[in-house]
Amino acid sequence: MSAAPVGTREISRHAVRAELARVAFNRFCLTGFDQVTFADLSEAAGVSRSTFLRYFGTKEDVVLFVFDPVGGVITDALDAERANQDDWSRLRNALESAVRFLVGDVQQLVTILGLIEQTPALCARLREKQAEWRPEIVARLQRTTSSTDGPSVIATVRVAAALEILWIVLGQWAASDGQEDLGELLDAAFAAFSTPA
Amino acid sequence: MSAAPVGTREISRHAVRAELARVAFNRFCLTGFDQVTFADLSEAAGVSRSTFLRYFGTKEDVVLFVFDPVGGVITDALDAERANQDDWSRLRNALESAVRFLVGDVQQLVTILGLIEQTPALCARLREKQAEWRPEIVARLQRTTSSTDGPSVIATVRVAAALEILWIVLGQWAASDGQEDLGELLDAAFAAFSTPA
DNA sequence: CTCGCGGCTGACACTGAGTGTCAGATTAGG
DNA sequence: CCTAATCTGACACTCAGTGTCAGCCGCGAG
Repeated sequence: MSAAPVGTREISRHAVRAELARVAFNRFCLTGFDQVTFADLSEAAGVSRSTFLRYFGTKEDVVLFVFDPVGGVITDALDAERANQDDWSRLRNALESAVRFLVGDVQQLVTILGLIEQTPALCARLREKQAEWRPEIVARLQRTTSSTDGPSVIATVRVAAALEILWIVLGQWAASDGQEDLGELLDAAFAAFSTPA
Repeated sequence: MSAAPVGTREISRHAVRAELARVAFNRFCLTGFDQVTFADLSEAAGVSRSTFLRYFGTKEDVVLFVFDPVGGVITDALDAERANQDDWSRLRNALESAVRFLVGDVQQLVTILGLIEQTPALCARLREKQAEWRPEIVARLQRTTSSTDGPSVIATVRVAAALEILWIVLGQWAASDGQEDLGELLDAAFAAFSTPA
């Protein structure tokens, strides 16, 4: 899932990254994403602008890098499942793995989702990440069901729909301050494909 | 659908905009979207950088403004339909209206889609537009079916899925140089929700 | 015809994101 | 302890996007 962080250097880098993100996140919530500049962030974190930019290529990544492992979580979950289920069940369970991974600190996630929702640039970048995950997820979904002749439109559509559900459900959940049960929300969302109406 | 262009000023502005976009589009296809600057575009079009920027707020809009009416087309189509159909049929037909609107010049659309596909910034911005359309589409879909207590998760998921289908189908169609039949492609995509597997 | 008025244009200045370079400090590892 | 790789801050640069300002052009009123 994550690359082996066996080097001293890697550990240090990872820790610094986390600290910079923590400081920056407070600023974003306080002032608003667009109003904060890299100069502000680097000053607040006590490093130079150059250094800050070296840890995060873009301002969006300062917030969204926490979602990077989600693609891997989903593909791994798809592989680990019993293959004798239908596509929708497998996708639903894979998404449940994803939300379980994300819900470490409930309050933290709610805040991040709120910040994302009210910042178009963050929404856009998040959707971009999602689009990067899609081909691999489609491949894993198909590997066990049908066969090997390129991604089928059916599978692509199902994966795209499932990923849409992920954000819709997370948005709904964040709107309730993390009160609602994510499993039930997933079920309610997937009902869109089984209810006749 | 489109605002009344009754002023001579509006007509002029619209025409200039189209011409600027035409010139710019050639540059993008020739050199690549990211490699072309506003300075290049304005020089090629024979206007100042300031003027060019006044016609298009962002570089992405130079390419994507042609998609602006699509949201309206979809909502209008949804309204115009007989309401005694199921959600999927209504969405499928609305999407067919959208693609009929887009397929004016086949070669033009194929080229644009190719440019978008290989330019992450354009993909991102297009998805942003799509997200703007969604709430209104959800409202129109629900107005006739169920009732009035806020957007249901079911409807939201279905609309999101349908919009995903739009781009998946257009991508597929562009990959075949506009040979495949868009109606059949839509049917094949929507089959993802009716096929049991 | 001409005068003024509103909008369009180009020139310019400015902020901020993101890239690249370079010299010096730091640290890993032999 | 020594060396080589890496990290850091400082700086310069390009380009997107915003805002301002003065001049121009067309258009209607007098």
